Amino acid sequence: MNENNPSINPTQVRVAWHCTCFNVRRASRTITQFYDDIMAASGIRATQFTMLGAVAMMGPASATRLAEHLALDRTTLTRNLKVLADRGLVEISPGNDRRERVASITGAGKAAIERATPVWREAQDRLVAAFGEDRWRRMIEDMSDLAALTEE
Amino acid sequence: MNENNPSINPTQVRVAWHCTCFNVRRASRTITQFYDDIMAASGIRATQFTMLGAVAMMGPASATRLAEHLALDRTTLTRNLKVLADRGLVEISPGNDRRERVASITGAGKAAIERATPVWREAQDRLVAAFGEDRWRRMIEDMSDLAALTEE
DNA sequence: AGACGATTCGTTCATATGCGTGTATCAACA
DNA sequence: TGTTGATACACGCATATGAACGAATCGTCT
Repeated sequence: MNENNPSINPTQVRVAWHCTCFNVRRASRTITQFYDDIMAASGIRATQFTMLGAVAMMGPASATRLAEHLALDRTTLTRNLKVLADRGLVEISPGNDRRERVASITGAGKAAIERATPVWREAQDRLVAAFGEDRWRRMIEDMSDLAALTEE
Repeated sequence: MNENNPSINPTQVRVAWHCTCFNVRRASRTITQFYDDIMAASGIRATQFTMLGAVAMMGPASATRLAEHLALDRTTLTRNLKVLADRGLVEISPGNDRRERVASITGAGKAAIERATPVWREAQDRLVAAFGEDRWRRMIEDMSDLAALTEE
């Protein structure tokens, strides 16, 4: 293999390439890039598109509730939301429970979703077409089940 | 659904939950957490385990070569390596080509791999057992193919 | 030898991710 | 009514991720 480093055994090679965590993270990187490249013109990244959609869907919702919904750490969600709030796409306001801070979509946020949805769909369609629709559908279910399995 | 926000149509709901990028990122988060929780005692995270394995496998290798190997941005890889270098697990030294800086595994790095491998295996085995071996194997292939498909 | 395009890298900026700690608020109970 | 455990959050620390810009080096061609 590599005459500079003869001490590596084949077992280690198998470990590296069969690691579920490595595989899912690598796929996460390349797929995110794939979506972001296509969606770049809209000014909305794939991750932000997801966040906007969640806020729009769940109405005024607390950080904790949104975080649970997305299987995302609460503090991560707060900071991701702040990026969108700074751009005026979502609004953060105090809730009835004064501990809570609820997020809601703004007019600009709705407009951003409208603007980004066609390019998101283009990315999604391209990927599904290249991968095969049946296989893709199966894999989405696999990934969803795997997330549910490893959550908590 | 949500009487506070009647304007969301069902299409947006489908968009949010069928997005490949969202699904793979969510799985990436929960699976990384699953591995990290089990591997915590070893002091090596799943991502770092992967990096160490790659350096050990590929011998003294340049940042660019390692990055291509892992489908990782070059600058990201450099910084991830630095964390390991600061802990003495890998060594960064100038290559023959004076533009290059090559990384190689150290004795402490090998020891860390030895120490972390059993707990990594425990995480991997638990996940495979819970998900089903045949289904798991199929999904690893799917994720690998999908990464290849979306790379570049 | 000198010029020039290509390669390899470092640095800075911005986002994404989770943990630990501390604070404010709430709800329920003595 | 005061105490107390639980809940919701902000902030700081550390890692993970990629883009843009620029510097150093290499190989080649004149």
